[in-house]
Amino acid sequence: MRYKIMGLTKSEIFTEEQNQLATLLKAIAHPARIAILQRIIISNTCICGELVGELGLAQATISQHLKELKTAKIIQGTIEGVSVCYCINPKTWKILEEQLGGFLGSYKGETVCC
Amino acid sequence: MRYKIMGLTKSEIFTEEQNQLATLLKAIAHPARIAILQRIIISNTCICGELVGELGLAQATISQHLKELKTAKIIQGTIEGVSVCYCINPKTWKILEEQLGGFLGSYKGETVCC
DNA sequence: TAAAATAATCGTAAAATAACGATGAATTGT
DNA sequence: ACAATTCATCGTTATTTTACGATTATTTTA
Repeated sequence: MRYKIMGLTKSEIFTEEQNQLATLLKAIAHPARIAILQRIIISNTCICGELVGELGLAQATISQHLKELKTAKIIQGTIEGVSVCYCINPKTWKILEEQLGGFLGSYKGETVCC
Repeated sequence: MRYKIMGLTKSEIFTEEQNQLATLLKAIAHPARIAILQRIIISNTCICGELVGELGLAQATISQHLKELKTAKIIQGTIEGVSVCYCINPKTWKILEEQLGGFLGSYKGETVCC
């Protein structure tokens, strides 16, 4: 029996830029991941264990959030002995700033209708 | 029998700003909704039916995306006869620009680690 | 008043997301 | 070598998201 494709984003009908921006935003669009990124930016270094103490989430959950940010290339990490150091991926951050800046800036607030 | 709360974002452990920004980003973080917003910005007016022809999605799907954008107060709409006119909500757009600008701008790209 | 047009809503299905306990792998210290 | 530490991964569960057909509500137009 053939099934319909439901619950699946039809990314093939959108532009590369639309898909890329959506993917990046999706990766950031969670309070825990925003908190994690803020923490990384402030300390300019970050160990998973510290976050477990600071945020009120289980270690497995935080590790999962970090993985998502890493998959989206928003952060990058290297192993430092027994712990792992994560930091912002400058390239992706720049792409995000540019893409988002262009998108948000395209609205000039003329408010002709409504 | 008592169930554990799973698959539910624990928004109570985050700040108001973190939750607000996450909610706004989530509403935008879909290629269809990005496309819809771009279309609204360009024409500075927008009728659902036109989008149905332009994007390759069903009318019900687009109506649902529009509803999400409206719920997040990113767009606002008024009934114009038989069709509906949606446009950007300037206030929310401004909040988004400010919050996001502050967030993205807080990273200066020093890259000490990794 | 009836037909057409248009968008919202309902119901449903499939997939993704968020969370956590348990377990596993790797490294450091003893 | 063995224990402790630390993070990743697995398995599971509940909820949310994405999509669409069908139906409904409303408003024009004929």
